[in-house]
Amino acid sequence: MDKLTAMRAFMTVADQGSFAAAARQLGLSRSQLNRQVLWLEDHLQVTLFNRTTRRVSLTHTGQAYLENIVPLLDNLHDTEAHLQQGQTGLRGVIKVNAPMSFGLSHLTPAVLAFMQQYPDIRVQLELSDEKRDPLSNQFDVTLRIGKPDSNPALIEHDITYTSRRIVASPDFLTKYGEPTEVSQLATLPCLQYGSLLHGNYWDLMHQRTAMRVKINGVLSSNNGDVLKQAALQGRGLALLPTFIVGDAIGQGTLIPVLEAYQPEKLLISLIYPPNRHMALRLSVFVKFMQDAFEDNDFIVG
Amino acid sequence: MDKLTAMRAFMTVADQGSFAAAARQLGLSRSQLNRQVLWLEDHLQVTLFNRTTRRVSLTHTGQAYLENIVPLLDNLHDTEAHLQQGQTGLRGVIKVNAPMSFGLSHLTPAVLAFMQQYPDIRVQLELSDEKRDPLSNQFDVTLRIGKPDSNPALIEHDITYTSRRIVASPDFLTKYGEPTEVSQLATLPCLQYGSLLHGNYWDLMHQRTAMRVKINGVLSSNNGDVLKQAALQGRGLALLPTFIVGDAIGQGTLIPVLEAYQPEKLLISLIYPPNRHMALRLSVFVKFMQDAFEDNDFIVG
DNA sequence: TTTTATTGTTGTGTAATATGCGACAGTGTA
DNA sequence: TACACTGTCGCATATTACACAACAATAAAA
Repeated sequence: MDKLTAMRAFMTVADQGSFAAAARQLGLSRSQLNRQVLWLEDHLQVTLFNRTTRRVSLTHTGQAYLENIVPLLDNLHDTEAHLQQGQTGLRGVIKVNAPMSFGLSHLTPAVLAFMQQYPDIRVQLELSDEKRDPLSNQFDVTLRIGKPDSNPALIEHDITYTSRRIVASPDFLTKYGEPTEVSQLATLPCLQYGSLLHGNYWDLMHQRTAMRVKINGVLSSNNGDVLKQAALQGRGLALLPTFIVGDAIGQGTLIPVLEAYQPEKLLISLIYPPNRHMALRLSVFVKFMQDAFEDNDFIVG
Repeated sequence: MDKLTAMRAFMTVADQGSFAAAARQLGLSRSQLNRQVLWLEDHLQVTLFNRTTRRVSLTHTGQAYLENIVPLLDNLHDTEAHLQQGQTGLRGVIKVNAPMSFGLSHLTPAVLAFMQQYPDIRVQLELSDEKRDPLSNQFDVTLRIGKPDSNPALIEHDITYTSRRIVASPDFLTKYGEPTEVSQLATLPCLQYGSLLHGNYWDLMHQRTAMRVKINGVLSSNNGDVLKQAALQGRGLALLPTFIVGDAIGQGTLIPVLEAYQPEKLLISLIYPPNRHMALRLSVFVKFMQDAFEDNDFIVG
């Protein structure tokens, strides 16, 4: 027996002062209503109503019970309503996880625009370069750059891509001359993403075929902005995604070279748990981000 | 589906962090537990858990829901526990209805003694001479003097009786002489209970046969104490129950006369609705009152 | 006073559903 | 790689919720 149903039955009977009237109001038979209240009384080991065949009135105990549960059920109803509003309405919280560089430079302005359009949706943006488990950390969406380790338990939604370029400062090119062959990378100073331990090479594409090119790595970092600053100071050639160096390329402070040898584009995607009931604010967020990054390769100017 | 069951299922899964562990704790199968949580999610149109086949973690929404319903269910549990304690324990409220005279003179001291013995039981004593409906006014017990209109919907518990006497003050008897025959009542001034309109006679018993005797009613009242005061002042003969004039008889300020002609004794009884689950404090109260009034006819001294 | 309609309650048959079992694919561990 | 264990789903069955009808009690109407 559903206790909440029984409690609702009890409340309407108390309100109407009659089983028959309550049954009509609730749209079920008198017998069932009677049984529900009887079950409740048996369950509580308490008599809730004084019954005549003609009139029912609350017991002293019943009165106390009623006064206790009415605000309780109201609270429950409010909670659920609030929950559903957060689900179907454009309000609530979205917890986002994204890498540091991309988050600061590109995601933040997009999020600010999003918040302007949907003022009742709050965004909780956590930037970190460590890969976190999107499930156990209760993130609603996680932004990943490059193919993630495909997890079948997660939905992956590609929103845009970033290409990567080999760039150098004008000073550098004046000093060393613009390289024309990839073999020159083995001697020219190169700024490398990741650890030096993981190999001294770049994976490039030339005429749709992949190739691994030896480089002369002089500085490595797991942060692209570090390499960008080094490249701006003319310290070497850097292979960086356009979302980091796009603005510098647009302003001419960094010059792309060896454009026939570009590495694979990196997909930028949002991943999130497959929710049977997806909150509206989430799909709106995903759609908004897809539109915001629509097919510009972060090359500004 | 019982929503409360589903909520409890949800809570244990959230607590244990696993469906299987929660199933073991609740003592039912994983499938059913899964279905209950699924039903709850469908009902709320919300995803509560992020599931891997190996690990479950609360959704952002699920966390909010959990935080909302935990205190709610606690409150419900407390309410029911409190209710049951009031049912099985010696605490709570007893609402009593009794006639004015008897209530003031005899019930009140008994109730005070009762409260001393059961300090956690509160008594709400309403005195009134209008006959009230014991059901619709939420009285737990009603004290009635004389055979009530037997109502099959009510339980009647006789606790004692009161006999009635014809009394007069010594002054009166000195002035008019002590009557020896009931026929004298037709001329001597009589103080009558009830309305004069309802007949100018008393119903008496003589050698186990009922007889109706004509009287000379000079004052009538629906309050016995009024008649008692009049009798004390020597205004006439009064037919009054011993619970009103018992003390005066004991002190000798009122003298019973015509003792061979006594009216029927009046039963004093407690009536209350037939509760399928009778509160312990109620049966204790009834028992206490029965002991308190045990077989003394209110004649003091 | 009798009549009548309505009440709360109880038995009965049926439709709905709650539960356990077994199987499956996925997943962390040895 | 093997293995134990997880969450989920289909299936059979036991349980239960529900409406209908019948009953005695009762308040209002005639």
